[in-house]
Amino acid sequence: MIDESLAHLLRLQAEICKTLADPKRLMILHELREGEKAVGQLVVELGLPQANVSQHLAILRERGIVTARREGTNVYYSLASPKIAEACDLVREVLVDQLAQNQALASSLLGRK
Amino acid sequence: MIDESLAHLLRLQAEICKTLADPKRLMILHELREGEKAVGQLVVELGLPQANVSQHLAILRERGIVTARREGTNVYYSLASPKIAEACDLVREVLVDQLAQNQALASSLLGRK
DNA sequence: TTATAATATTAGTATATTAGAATAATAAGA
DNA sequence: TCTTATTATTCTAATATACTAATATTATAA
Repeated sequence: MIDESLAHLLRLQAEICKTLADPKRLMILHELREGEKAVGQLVVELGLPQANVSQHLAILRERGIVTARREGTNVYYSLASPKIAEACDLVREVLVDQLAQNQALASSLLGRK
Repeated sequence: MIDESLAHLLRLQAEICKTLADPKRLMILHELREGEKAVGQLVVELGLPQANVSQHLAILRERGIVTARREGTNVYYSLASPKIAEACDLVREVLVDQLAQNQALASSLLGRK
């Protein structure tokens, strides 16, 4: 049984997951793990159109995943919380485990040890 | 800079996040933390149409988030890995932190201590 | 002010995701 | 085999998302 308050929490939780559910946003977060970066820097490093990077940053900002700081004409973005990175790491672990299992399965089907 | 192999990993990682990015699927995972459950059990506990529960289970299954075991006419689902639950917990922590911050902000704007 | 650099937003289009209804498939029992 | 219980799949309509191109905003400098 799931009461309304838990359901509400799960809806918000889904929002956060949705925000993390895009390869380009994950790339941005990956870059920001090295420290705060300006939009232009991200544009160069990711090789994406500026408008597109700004759009994704806006989504990350609205959901509170990153924070923005203006300095002159530059806007520097950084991770709002180290837990974001940790969560990404854990999802990555799940992924790596899956890949390892698939690998093992493939090997056994091919008769390798 | 992000090379192609990292980009590939991030695409897969986004897939997993996408799978976790739906309130109903999170409800299902929440229920499965108590142990394996049959589809009909989930249908009753979540109060959702059976077809819809099956659809979401199919998505979770395809992405390797849950595993299925048939016993007679029943199919029992369970979490594929405990790390899934951990990842959900961490995302939930991020959420709770955000809510706490908003709360603090609101209080300070209202002049409370 | 005008010009320039950096970033953000909007509009339009294409694609993807979700839910509901109907139906199919699978397994067990009469 | 026919029926019933349980679960899965397909199709469709509604909604949401992401991308590109164009334009707007913000801040600095000439």
